Amino acid sequence: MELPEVEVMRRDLEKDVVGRRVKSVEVRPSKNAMRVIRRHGRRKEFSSRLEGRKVAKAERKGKYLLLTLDSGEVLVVHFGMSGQFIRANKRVALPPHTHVVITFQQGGDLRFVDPRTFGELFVSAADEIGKVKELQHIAIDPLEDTFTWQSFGDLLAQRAAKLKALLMDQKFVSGLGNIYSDEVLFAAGLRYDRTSDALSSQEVRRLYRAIQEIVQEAIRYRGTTLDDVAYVDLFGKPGEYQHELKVYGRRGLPCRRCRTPIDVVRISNRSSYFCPQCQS
DNA sequence: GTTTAACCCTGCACGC
DNA sequence: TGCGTGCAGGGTTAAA
Repeated sequence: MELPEVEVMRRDLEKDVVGRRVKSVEVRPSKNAMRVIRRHGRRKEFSSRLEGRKVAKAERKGKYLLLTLDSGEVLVVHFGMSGQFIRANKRVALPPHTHVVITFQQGGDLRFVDPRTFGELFVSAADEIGKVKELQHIAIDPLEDTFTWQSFGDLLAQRAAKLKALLMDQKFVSGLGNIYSDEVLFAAGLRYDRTSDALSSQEVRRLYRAIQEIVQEAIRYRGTTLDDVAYVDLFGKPGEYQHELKVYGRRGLPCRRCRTPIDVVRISNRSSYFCPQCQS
């Protein structure tokens, strides 16, 4: 799950979960459920900090979701590759790989489901949240006002790394993963292996605009749902951006702009899709 | 400083 | 049909 999917989830939670009070929390008996709450030694140490608390705020930092409680504590959520939140109720059977079930006083529940268990949930004390390492190093968010093309250009000039790796680096710019970084590079007309400090100011501008456009478009389409581990929104509904993808997953298919077959390379064990004609 | 490989998991598509 | 292999949108770490 990348920025657009996390943001869609955040908005859904803001509408449907913020304001509800937690009645009970069940961390499922499986070993993997403990893996998901790996920072807490015991199930109870996790659940008791949520029980009786009201969800006050739903925020996002990069690919992390922060649910602030009326106690001031924060439920930090990272979805990893296959994590998801699903709203349901006790009459609906728990799907496989459900690790945590949060039941609300007003009825209904919120389930954290994650087959690959790269996702994580943990509760942080109010005064500790600033010290959480993973959150501290998260770079500027493309949706923030402070993300300007000038500041972005400075950052690019300070590094000499390949664009694909840099776009995926959460310490450089937050929220982009493998799908959207490929889409951004296509929209900018830049190859994955271009070096960041060797871009013209026009190219910097194109890259900057592409990031904003792709992220905003993907949110508007409510995220990308591929058939692998399918992302769905809070209510189980898939996104629509997969129909808009220009390069990701389209190996050998004609480029939507120039008809040249889309090519793919492997960079540090991840696929990068690009159009050899449109990107240079 | 930058890049690579390996690792953490499960499930699915694919080829033999 | 069954089985092994590779691959999947996350991130970290050590080593080159």
